[in-house]
Amino acid sequence: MSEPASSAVSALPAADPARRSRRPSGGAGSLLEVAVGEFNTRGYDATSMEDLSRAAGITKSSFYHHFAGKEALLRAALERAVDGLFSALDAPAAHTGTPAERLRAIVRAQVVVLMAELPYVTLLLRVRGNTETERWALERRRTFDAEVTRLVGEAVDAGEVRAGVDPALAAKLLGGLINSIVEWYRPGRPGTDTLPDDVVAAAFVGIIPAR
Amino acid sequence: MSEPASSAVSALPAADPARRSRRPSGGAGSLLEVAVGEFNTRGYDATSMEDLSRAAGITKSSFYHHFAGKEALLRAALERAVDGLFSALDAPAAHTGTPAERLRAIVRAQVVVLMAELPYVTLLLRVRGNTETERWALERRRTFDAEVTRLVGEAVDAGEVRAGVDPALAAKLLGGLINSIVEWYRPGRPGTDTLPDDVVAAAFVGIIPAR
DNA sequence: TTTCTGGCCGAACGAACGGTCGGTCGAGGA
DNA sequence: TCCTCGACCGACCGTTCGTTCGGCCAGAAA
Repeated sequence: MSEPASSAVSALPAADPARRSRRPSGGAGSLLEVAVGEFNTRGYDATSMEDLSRAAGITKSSFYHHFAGKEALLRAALERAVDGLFSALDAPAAHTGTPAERLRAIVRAQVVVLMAELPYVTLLLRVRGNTETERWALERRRTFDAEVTRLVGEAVDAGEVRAGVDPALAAKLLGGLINSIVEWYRPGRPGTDTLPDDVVAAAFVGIIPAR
Repeated sequence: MSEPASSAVSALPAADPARRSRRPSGGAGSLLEVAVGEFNTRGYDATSMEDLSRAAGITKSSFYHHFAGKEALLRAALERAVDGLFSALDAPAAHTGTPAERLRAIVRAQVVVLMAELPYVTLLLRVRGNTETERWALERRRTFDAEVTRLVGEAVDAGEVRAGVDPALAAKLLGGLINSIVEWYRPGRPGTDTLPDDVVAAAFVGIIPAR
């Protein structure tokens, strides 16, 4: 029973072919989904394990059968968000064309990931660094942001951008613009399909461009 | 566990014989400042009253001499932030000129307030709505955002803005751009004095405007 | 059938929480 | 000198926290 606590819990929601476990809870993946939802509405620290188990329809102790603890839950969620974020950098379009074209592609991809993985990215953007897990997530975010900053610098150096743009400032404002979407975007609302391109336009020609 | 007061242990007075001279904590205002700082680094829920009193240099019970409780502390901080925010709407420049000019003035003023009241605004932007106090703050923010949305709509109707701009979306992105400043801005760093105008430019001509 | 096992549960643990209480202390006014 | 009063403190309260433990139960394996 005593698991080595060194390694975090289950890495991924493993593919589960035609398995028939007719049990109430839908497995670790579904529990994670429920937990992240609660974390996002109440905040991580304000959410108790009892809140989580109530939302999942099982008892507190049952929750510990699937996850080593509250922080393991957070870790699993943050890993998913970080993986999604970095996948925006790995896309082919992020490596072809001029710096400005690549930047456009990355901005767009980041918005798409944010929309697809909304709850997980939301959680990631709210970590404060209280635990080792949170500090790890913060450090991954910094790495991502540094990459974007580097690309903005390339676009400036290539003369593709209006003079006087500070790459560090532009990257921060760009990140802020994109990340703020989690505060109001909800799937299925009108305007969802055009949002990525709208954000790209806002970043490159302005949120409120003059006529 | 009742210990007789006449116990011969008497390790009590030896600790602070000469210390007992005028130990000011700086008053309620200074305590609020300290508390908001702790709230922002750790998060409100993750900050205990003992954390606060340790940071302030007094005991937990002394803290209750100045504030009714943890939530009263939060309330005082949020009121200061909300007052600052709305002062950006009350400035004379927010009521003169075309809609786009007024919008420019408000954006700029909002950035100035955010920089001046950084810790308080930071706290306001992280409120989740767990208590009545937090819900009040959320509602004030919504009122403010609605006002900005209305003004963007006016600018669009006046034909001052490129066609195809959705006022609701623009207002949300605008707010996101401005509010994200609290994530990285720290007073006294280079670029501080040009930041308000840089943000205005980013909103109206783009964060990464083409050459 | 019996055994094993994964999912689940009720009860309880020690620790930490926000908050209360009955005071002590020192400066200032009468 | 005595008294008041605001700032401060140590000890403690009841509650809730994350976590643990022993055991129940149904289906798969033997």
